[in-house]
Amino acid sequence: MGRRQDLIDTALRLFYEHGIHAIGINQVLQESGVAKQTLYNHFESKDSLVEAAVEHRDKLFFQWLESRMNSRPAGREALMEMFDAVHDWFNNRVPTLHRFYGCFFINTCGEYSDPEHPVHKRCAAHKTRVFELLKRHALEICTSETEAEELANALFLLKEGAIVKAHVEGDLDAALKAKAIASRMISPH
Amino acid sequence: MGRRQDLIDTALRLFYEHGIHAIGINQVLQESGVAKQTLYNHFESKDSLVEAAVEHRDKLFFQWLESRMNSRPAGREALMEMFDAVHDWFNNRVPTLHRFYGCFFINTCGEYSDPEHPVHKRCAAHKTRVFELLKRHALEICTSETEAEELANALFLLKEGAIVKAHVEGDLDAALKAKAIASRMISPH
DNA sequence: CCTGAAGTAGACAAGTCGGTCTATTTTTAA
DNA sequence: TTAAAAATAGACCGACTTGTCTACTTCAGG
Repeated sequence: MGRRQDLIDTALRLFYEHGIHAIGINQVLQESGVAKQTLYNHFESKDSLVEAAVEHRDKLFFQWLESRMNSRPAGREALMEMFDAVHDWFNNRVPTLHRFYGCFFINTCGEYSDPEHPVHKRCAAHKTRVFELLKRHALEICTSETEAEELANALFLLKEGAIVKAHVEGDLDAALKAKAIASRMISPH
Repeated sequence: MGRRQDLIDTALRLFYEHGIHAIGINQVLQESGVAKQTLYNHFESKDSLVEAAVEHRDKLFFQWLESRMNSRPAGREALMEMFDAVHDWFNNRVPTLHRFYGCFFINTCGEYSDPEHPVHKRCAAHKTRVFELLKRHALEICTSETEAEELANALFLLKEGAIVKAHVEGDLDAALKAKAIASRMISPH
């Protein structure tokens, strides 16, 4: 597996559960069983490890979501599948993503508020990537670019809102409620 | 004003901008010009100051939002006003709420993931309070309790989504886009 | 004027922070 | 087999963490 990846995995798990500033480098080392010097051979600072963890989470999450959506026909069905996917995530049925503690990127931006900070930028890039994924599927069922953009935006907001509601209020059905709203928006009766 | 409130104001400002675990008690003391012993006369620990800060932000934010919505006729117009209000917030036109760094309660739950932690609970209570405010207005324009609940929920998700998009991606028009979607949902054409 | 409460400055404690360094052992490849 | 590379344990650094303690000052009310 490699020590570098051990460090990233452990750091991500701890950062995600407790927040980044609450976790010290020594705790990452202890729980990963890696020596301190080894960490500083692979990363030049804690911040650099943080960046790697965010990048890893981006890959992890995006690939999971994309493959879930690709398991259904492009367009409406794939977009609906997104809500089922995050519903599984909220209810801890996706081991790859660890236990659900809200969105790691939202949480991280709460600790790195400066939009010019590299960590914040990576979080923003992740969200933009997910948005583009939605838009790609929205284009399948919309008659214009702007209409697809608007639909993707609506679904995106519903999804982000559901993540927040699930985490802050502990509403484990938030994704299903969001799906019901989205469903009405896509196929107007 | 009172030293206690000075401490809460300063702590809230710093916590909101940088996150709670990134701010030390000494920085709060220095920027508020209060002596350390005075802090520990009013609060038994940092955590207790954190709770007070969250509680203060709850009052500050809720009273502001409620008064903005009350400035318009109950029901549809008040609900639309909510989006204009948060739009002003995103664009730093509400000095009371400080510069916009996302939602303090969402950010704070990112640092206190345990739903049983008193700080997390207070954040959840805030969100629930806002939801009830929306529901009260939704009842004005809905024909049933469940319909109102669903409308309030949809508007709530859109609002939370907009907060996230505005903060993480720096989309300063997120509130207006959410409003447009909400508008279509309230008065179906 | 005096007393008591409230606030101040700052030393101090015990521990943690990110990070460097050394010395040793393990692993890998030629 | 041997030499280089990688990883190890752990001491060490200065700065910072929350929180306590002491001694001094400010201020308000009777």
